[in-house]
Amino acid sequence: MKGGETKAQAKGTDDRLKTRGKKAGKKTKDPNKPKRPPSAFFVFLDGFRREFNEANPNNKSVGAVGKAAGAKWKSMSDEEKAPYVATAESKKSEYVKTMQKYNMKLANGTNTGDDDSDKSKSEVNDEEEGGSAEEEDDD
DNA sequence: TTCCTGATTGTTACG
DNA sequence: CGTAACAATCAGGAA
Repeated sequence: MKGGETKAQAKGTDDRLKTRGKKAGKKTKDPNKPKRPPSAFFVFLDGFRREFNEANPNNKSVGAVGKAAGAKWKSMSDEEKAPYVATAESKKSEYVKTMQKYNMKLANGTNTGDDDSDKSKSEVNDEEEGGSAEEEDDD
C-alpha cells in the first residue's frame, strides 16, 4: 500500500468542469485525425454503462452513470483497475501508431508528391504485431 | 425537427 | 511544471 495517494494531478483543472467548448456535433475535418483512446476509466465505463443500463432501466442520463462509475472507480483497487488499465495501454499503443501514420500522412500529403514505391520502406511498417498486452505481474 | 448539453476520470500534448 | 481539452454515451432541453 502506498500511503501517499498520487494527488499530483490535484485536479487543478476544475475549470474544465464548465462545458469546455467540446461541441458534440463538431466533426473533425481531418478524417485521419486519430481520436484519443479511451482511458482506463472509459474502458471500465464501457462495461459499467451496460450494467447500469440493466440495473437502472429507468436510465437517468449519462451524468448518473458517470457519477456512479466515478464513485465505483475510485472504490476499485489498482488490481481491479489493472485489466482496464491494461486495455487502455493497448489502446494507447494503437493510438501512438495511428498518430505516426497521421503525422506521416500529413508530411507526405502536404509536402511532396513524390512517393510511390520507395516510400513503402520510408513509411511506418504496421506489421509490428508482437505479443502486445502481455504484461503479467505475478504477485 | 434538429442540435447541443451534462458528468465521470484519464490521458495526452503544448508553453 | 502546469494547464487545457478532449475521449464515450444517451436522453432530454432548447431554439
